[in-house]
Amino acid sequence: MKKSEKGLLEAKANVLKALGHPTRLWLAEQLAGGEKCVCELAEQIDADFSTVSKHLAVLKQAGVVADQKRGKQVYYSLKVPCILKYMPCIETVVRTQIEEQVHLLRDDLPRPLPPRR
Amino acid sequence: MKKSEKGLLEAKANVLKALGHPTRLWLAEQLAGGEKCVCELAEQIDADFSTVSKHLAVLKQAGVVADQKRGKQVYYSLKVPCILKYMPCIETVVRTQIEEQVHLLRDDLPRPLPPRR
DNA sequence: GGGACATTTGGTTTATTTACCATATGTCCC
DNA sequence: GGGACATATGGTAAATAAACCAAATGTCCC
Repeated sequence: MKKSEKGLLEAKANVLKALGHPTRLWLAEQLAGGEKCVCELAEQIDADFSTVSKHLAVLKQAGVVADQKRGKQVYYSLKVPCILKYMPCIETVVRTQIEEQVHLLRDDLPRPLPPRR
Repeated sequence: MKKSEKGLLEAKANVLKALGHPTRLWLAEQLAGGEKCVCELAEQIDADFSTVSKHLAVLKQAGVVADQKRGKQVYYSLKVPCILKYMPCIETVVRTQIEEQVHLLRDDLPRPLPPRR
């Protein structure tokens, strides 16, 4: 593999990794409806203020969100909204996975005997 | 947030996290062209055999790939190919990010003086 | 059964990530 | 300048992930 390809691969993985945390994914989804300040985001979620700030910093470093300071507040917004268009596909993955696990349960586990007549 | 929403969020983040590692993303991309055995994948990349196997296990656990044993070999394939359709968007994120950094360099760093006449 | 091969699993060490707390920075308004 | 507010940053402990090696498993063929 060429060095440039490797670099691109790492950069792409970095974006996916940034989204690969429940809190950060939630933050990104919140921003789908338009920019929000840190305060709005932090108060909706059960986490320390500084934790939210750090998660936003991770998203920013990955290029997923942009920040803009206005007055006392900092507003974050999605920089490349197409990112969320992907979610239905991710949900398909999740759904498929869950269905398979259900099948596993159904097929492999001993079930109670049917009632005797 | 409801418990079910939280669970879905975690599952989605888990899928993204699985793809958020250069080696695993590379593996997924390799499988875009159809199933491959572990040996084919491992020999192309500079990593221990067992490392590749473990990365594939992560992808499998997340529901991204499926495995099928045939003879001595295990073949992996993409379970939900739409996942890779997302890459152009991710690349946009990366490209945008790099461009901004270039601008930063251009605007903020001292440049050599123009040649004197 | 035994040997060769493909893959997985277990164990260990090291690096990275996370959450929380305390403290710093920057902005507004008096 | 000083106080109140919004956010970021630094430090630290605990949890998680990564790579590598060695050993186990499963399959084929003799």
